[in-house]
Amino acid sequence: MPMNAPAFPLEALAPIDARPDRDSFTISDLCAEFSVTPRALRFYEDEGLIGPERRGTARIYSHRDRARLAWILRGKRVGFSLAEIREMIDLYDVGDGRSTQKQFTLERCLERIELLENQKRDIDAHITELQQFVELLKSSD
Amino acid sequence: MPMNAPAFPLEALAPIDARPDRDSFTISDLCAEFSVTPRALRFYEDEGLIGPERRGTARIYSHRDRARLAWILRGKRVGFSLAEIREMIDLYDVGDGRSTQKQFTLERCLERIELLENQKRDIDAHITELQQFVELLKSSD
DNA sequence: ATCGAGATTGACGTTCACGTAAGGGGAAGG
DNA sequence: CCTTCCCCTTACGTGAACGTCAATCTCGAT
Repeated sequence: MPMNAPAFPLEALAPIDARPDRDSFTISDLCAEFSVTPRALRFYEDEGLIGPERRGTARIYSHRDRARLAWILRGKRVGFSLAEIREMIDLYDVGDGRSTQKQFTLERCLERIELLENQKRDIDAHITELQQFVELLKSSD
Repeated sequence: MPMNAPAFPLEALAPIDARPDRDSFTISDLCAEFSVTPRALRFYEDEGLIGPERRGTARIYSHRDRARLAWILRGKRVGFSLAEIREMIDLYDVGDGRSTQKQFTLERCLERIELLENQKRDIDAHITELQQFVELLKSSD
């Protein structure tokens, strides 16, 4: 959230609907849908987070690319850096690896889950604190 | 979260225990307790997030300062920028303001609460997705 | 008196996640 | 053919949040 942070950078994102109407998406399609800039998508590509096909030089995003983008953005919203997100993507991609690799992947996943649950606790604490303050404001008329 | 992000930047932080043994804290006391650097604390001070007393030139942190620091750090962990955190601190500090001000503050608080609840939804989605992947890993022996 | 540990203030450097020109290609419409 | 529009790449700039020296200062202990 650093960067050019607006007052309220996070918005609700529906669990992503399928869009069977379309077969592929342009960069501006996805930019419009997810409220990101082309620059951001190209940056994610440079960082190895996503790899759309090309028609000539133009990027063509598949449904899978679109879903992955949604996943990336949600990862960002819950506070992961792009490096961390790529790492997680890589974990997913070694699903066919050796057993020791799989064990490693599994442990990382469990760590992440614990991390996220700690974060939920932080958020709950913040929420209750804000709610108490709201009550205080309401009562002091 | 940016900056020199380690693999797992977030750690559980107990709801902060009172520490009635101490009467005040030095900068390195708080640094050790909260795992931050002196540079960070001085930076927060430059940004107006905290304002400890001085004994000569040295900073003396009170219990209130310590609690505020804990609050700041939790704010960071849930994804707020320092500017946003300071804004919230300012909101708390105008509890004696006029009615219109109070109304404004109240709306901002409610917005923030909604924001945090959206974030909780994102986190839940992420968790369930990771758990599904864990199950997949476990089952593919 | 001095010595080292820990405090201070600048001031410049760094990383992340893009923003922002600057310049150019290709298709479509008038 | 020229303009418009959308796409591309290259490259330098930027804001947030510190890191990292460097040069003091100060205070308790030897």
